[in-house]
Amino acid sequence: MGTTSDQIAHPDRDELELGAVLHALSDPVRLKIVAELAQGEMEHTCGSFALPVTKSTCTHHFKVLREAGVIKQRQQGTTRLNTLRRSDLDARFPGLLDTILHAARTSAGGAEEAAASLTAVAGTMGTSAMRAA
Amino acid sequence: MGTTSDQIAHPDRDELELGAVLHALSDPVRLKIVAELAQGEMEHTCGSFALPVTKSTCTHHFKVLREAGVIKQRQQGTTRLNTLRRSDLDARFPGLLDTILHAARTSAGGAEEAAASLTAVAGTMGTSAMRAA
DNA sequence: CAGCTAGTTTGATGGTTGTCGTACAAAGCG
DNA sequence: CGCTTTGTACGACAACCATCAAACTAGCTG
Repeated sequence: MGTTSDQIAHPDRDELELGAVLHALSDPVRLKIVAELAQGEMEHTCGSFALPVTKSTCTHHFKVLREAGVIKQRQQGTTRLNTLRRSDLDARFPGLLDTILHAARTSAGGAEEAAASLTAVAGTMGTSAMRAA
Repeated sequence: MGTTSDQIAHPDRDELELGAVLHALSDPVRLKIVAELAQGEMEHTCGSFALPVTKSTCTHHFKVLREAGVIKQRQQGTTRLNTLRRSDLDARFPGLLDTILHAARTSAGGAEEAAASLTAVAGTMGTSAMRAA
């Protein structure tokens, strides 16, 4: 492992698999990560997410997302900066990310959100207004 | 159990969970089932699919799809008729099914389908966009 | 340098999943 | 009535997965 040029392994755009992406997004923790990553184009560190899991689990989830091609990870110092691979995803699976993100936004949380879901569907588009303060 | 009045259990429309749907669709066998089910609105028997698994596995996959709310199963004689719950899915997760189906169509099979993918993308877009009206 | 911070690696664990084979049940056909 | 067809139920099993704790690495900082 002496190679200092150790770039973290990311799948190529043509290598993206639908099954892997769907599986990556089927976990609530990972879906939350992606949802948070989707609002704003900036880079997020792993620690900037309020996830209900330990660091090791966090590492695992980010790895799954990265290997599925959903996110890109870039090392900077001790921190790892994560970005959504939106353009690659959109190029390969047009509309998939937005649709899932939208569905997650309108149906996340519990099961009694029917009313809120409806309003959200009708009113919210693209820009995220929900931010836990 | 043996109760003959056993209506097969299906989740209600408001009960559909995004994670469960994504997970159900993340398996290649199940994705193929759904894709085959999606072309034409008719009912398919379980045996009408050319699946590379045994009957028991088939039963399992159909059960997963049913419990995720993706398909509806109706008993008729010894056969079980399966239909896609397209309206329920569309109502709860607008565009999700079409987008995934489209992505599956353009990237399924092998890995060398770039040309077919391009044509399909150019031609069939439009249904998966968000509906504002 | 010592300590802190951010995150990985390893190993373990309990749960889930996809797969199968065999046994079973019900409907229909000879 | 028996046999075939269509599919389920029941274990069983290997693989995988999400999770954690503990040990570790590598930058940054006082």
